[in-house]
Amino acid sequence: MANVNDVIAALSDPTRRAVFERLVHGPRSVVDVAKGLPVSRPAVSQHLKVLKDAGLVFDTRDGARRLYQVDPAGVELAWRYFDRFWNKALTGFKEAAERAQRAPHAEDKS
Amino acid sequence: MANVNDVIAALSDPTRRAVFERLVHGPRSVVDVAKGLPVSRPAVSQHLKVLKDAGLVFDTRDGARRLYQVDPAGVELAWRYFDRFWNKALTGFKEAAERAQRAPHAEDKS
DNA sequence: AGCAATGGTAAGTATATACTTACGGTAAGT
DNA sequence: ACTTACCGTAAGTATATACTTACCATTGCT
Repeated sequence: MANVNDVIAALSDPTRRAVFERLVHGPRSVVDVAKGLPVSRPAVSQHLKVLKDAGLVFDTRDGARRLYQVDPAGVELAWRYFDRFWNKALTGFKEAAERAQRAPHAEDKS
Repeated sequence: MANVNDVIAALSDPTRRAVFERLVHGPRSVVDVAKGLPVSRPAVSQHLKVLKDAGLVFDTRDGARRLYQVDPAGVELAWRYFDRFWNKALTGFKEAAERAQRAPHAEDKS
C-alpha cells in the first residue's frame, strides 16, 4: 500500500496540503495543526487519516496528545515519480523538436 | 497562472494521469491518446484541457489533427516542490529524532 | 472520583467533478 | 459540393468528497 497514486491524490486538496505543510518542521498535535486553519478539528483529523494512509505522515503517542509528523519516505515517492517523468519528458520533448526541424509540418501553438 | 496547486490537482485523477503519461514519448493526437483508455474521446479532451490549464501540456496544429505533448516546465514545477519539501522534511525529521533521544517522552507508533 | 483536554468517528449535507451523449465546427480528400 | 476524420463544448447525471455537528473513548491532573 501507499503508492504514488495515493500520495498525489492526498496532496491534491489545498486544505490537506496546508495540514501537511504544517508538519514540515517537526511533530505537532492535532489541535495545534488545526489552529490557524479555516476548518474544524475533526476535518483536520480526517485529513490526517488520508495523509497517513497515503504514507505521508505517521503518528506517535505523547500522553493524551498524538503527535503527527512527515514521513520522508512518502515525499520521496512523489519526488522519484516527477524526477523520472521529468527526464522522460525532456527526452521526448527534444526528440519531437528534432523531428519537427527535419520535417516542419506542425504549425504554431494556438 | 499554472502554479503547483494546479499541477498536483491535475495529476490527482488516475485517468487524467494516464492521459498525461501517454504523451511522455512525444506529441500524440487526441483520438490516438483515447485509444486504449476506458473512457470516451470527449472525456480525454476535457482531461487535456485541465492539463493544459495546469501548464503540463501544450498543443500544436497538424492539419485537421491537434497534437498534444508534455510541457517539461510544468513537470519541473512539481519536481521542485517535492525536492524542496523533501529536504525540509528530512531536516525536521532528524531534529525531531534528536530531540526524542535527549528527552524520550513519546511512545511507539500505534 | 471528577474534570478538562485531546482526538477519532459516525451521520448528514452540499459542492465538486468525472463521465456520458449530442451537437457543431474545421480541415483534408474525392 | 459532399464525405470523412478530428476535436472542442454544452447539457445532464451520478458519484466522490470536504465539511459540519454530535458523540464517545482515552489520558492526565487534582
